[in-house]
Amino acid sequence: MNLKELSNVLGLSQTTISRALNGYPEVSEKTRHRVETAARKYNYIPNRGASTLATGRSMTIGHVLPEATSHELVNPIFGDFIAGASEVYKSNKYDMRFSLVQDGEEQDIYRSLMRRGAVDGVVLQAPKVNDERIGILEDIGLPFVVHGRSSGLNASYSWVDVNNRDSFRRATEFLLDLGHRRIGLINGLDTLDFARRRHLGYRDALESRGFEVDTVLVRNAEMTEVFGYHATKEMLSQKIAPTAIVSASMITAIGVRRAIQECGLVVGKDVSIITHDDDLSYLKNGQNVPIFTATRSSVREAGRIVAQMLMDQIYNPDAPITKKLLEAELVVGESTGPAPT
Amino acid sequence: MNLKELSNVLGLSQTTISRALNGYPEVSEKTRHRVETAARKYNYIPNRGASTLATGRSMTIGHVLPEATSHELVNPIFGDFIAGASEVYKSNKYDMRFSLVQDGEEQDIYRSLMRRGAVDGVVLQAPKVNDERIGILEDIGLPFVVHGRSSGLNASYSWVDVNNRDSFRRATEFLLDLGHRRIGLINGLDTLDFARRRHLGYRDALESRGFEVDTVLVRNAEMTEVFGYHATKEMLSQKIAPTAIVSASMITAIGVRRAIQECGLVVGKDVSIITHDDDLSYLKNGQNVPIFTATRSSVREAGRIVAQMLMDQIYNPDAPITKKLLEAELVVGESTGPAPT
DNA sequence: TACTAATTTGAAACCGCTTTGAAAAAGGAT
DNA sequence: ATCCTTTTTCAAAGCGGTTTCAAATTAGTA
Repeated sequence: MNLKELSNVLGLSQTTISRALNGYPEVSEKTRHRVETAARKYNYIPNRGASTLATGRSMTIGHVLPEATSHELVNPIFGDFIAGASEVYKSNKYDMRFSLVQDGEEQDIYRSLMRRGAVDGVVLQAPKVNDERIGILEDIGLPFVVHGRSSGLNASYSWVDVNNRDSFRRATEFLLDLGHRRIGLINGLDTLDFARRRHLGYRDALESRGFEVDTVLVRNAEMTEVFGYHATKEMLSQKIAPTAIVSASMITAIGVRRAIQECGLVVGKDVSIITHDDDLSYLKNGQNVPIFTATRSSVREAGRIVAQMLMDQIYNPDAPITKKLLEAELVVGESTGPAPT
Repeated sequence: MNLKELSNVLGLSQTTISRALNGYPEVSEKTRHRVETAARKYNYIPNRGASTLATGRSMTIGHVLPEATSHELVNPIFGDFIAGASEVYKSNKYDMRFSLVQDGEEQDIYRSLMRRGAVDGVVLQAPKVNDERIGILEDIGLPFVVHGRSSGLNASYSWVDVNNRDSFRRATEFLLDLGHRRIGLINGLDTLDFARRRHLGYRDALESRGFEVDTVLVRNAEMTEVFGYHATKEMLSQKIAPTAIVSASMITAIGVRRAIQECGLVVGKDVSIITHDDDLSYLKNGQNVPIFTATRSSVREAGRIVAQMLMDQIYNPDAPITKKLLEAELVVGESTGPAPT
């Protein structure tokens, strides 16, 4: 049943029906009620393509995520992030369109995803250092917000990011204060912007105390459990093993813990762990007492903020660019303790 | 730049341009080349809503996921599942549209998501026992494939599912063969169909050996790490504690392990663990030797199969309904051993 | 060269909705 | 009852593509 058919059935014009269903005031309540009843009865559902075409608004947001920052990994924070974002979309009657993109095919994907009218705005996730996608999006001229930032670009764009540098500086200082001197960093892929910033924070802390970064104690890879495990195993097998490890995600931290335990060492006593915690719904960092000492920042909340920022940008295209830096909270759990003597 | 403007620039009709760009044969190669060059030069991108309207095909698949099987949880397997699905979509030039749905608002979401023309098909995830969404989708008359099944419906619909009952029966038998007699089951929410089937498999194994299910040893909740931890803690504090635990996901199994270790017990010696393993990209079950003995089935592969099945159904609407039951593989790791005496 | 067949191109209808500008109906005041 | 407002309703023109059917061009043949 389409609009024309419904208008025949009701003996009303398409105009009136359209207005009645979209809440316009110039329709009498009696008519509106009659139309709504009939629409339900005949199961009339307006065609989306048609209204998009007519209004110019698609009521859709595009999300673009590199499928594989290197090859086959899906980001585990992804689910919670879009759950947060979609709360906001839903209350604005927006839907979301979603693309996994492989390295190198950005151009094509953006062209096809952004076929005019497909989306009203885009969220960019997992930005790399010097991320070329930002330039592409600016050229296309579509509203967009980045979850994270991209170092090395002088472009001005909207973003929401955690203060990664500062939180990793604080995390590292926390360990230094506990007397740790050899501190490992198990980080994400160093092409990713957040990993770069975290490394800087780690370095800041060490250097401000007069220590140097030992590159043997810094590892970059996709943040899997297995990576955390192997990196830790290797570090612990060195002549002078680290007494503490800073980890970039709960998932890797779990691998770190497994490696430590497998060496017969005790977490928080022989080796301390401090990790970033995205506060994932299925992987809470304990309940009352955190399992891991952590820098915590809810990625779900970040999703909400990004989405709201994008909605604002769509409703008010002339408003100035906004940026938001979230501070992570340092929560002390049971995975850290004084450096062993 | 739209089609009309481009046609003016080129001095060709819209018809010819449309044909040239969509690969129709009745256009000379010379013209096609001229059109393609100009399209690139003027950055012409066809409007999606318009082509959807004209062709009747949206080239979009809808994914609907209960945001909260109870309240706030995002499924951790979600990312890998859609990564698999989107591989298939991409090669078919399909996009995906995505909705998180809260309990009770199915009707509305489906009505709005499925506004005629919004999607050509739908994937239903995380079906419940007696899931009403299947009936709704059948009424709407849109192609759909279910990832999982829904017990209690006599409807015939396309689905792809793991043989949950059988794999949990085998897992439980494996433990029984090792001499375990008190075996706990830490399962997903019992409203979810897969959890129901897994419970049946667990029961099958026990009863076929003449044992009864002790309801104290069966827990259902959202599959978080914290749930695995608490459930295990509670079970281990009983007078006759279980010597083995069957877990429904890697994430809960990690919580189970944490609880066991915290009690000063050794996994695979004092208490065995066997878990289902969805083979998530960021949470591989070890590398060469599995960490956990597990029933393994790749959810990413399931995503591919579901998507392909849906594509087939869209291309060939009259083909008979297809169903596919995947068998999980039982991999033996280091988390199981003979029952302690 | 003339005529027919095959290849290219184009005009116009259509997809289903929104929205403008005009007309009809209803309500109020005198 | 008449005239002027205000409220409701409608016809028609887009929105930007695709596709049908006819026209124009080119190639092929006698």
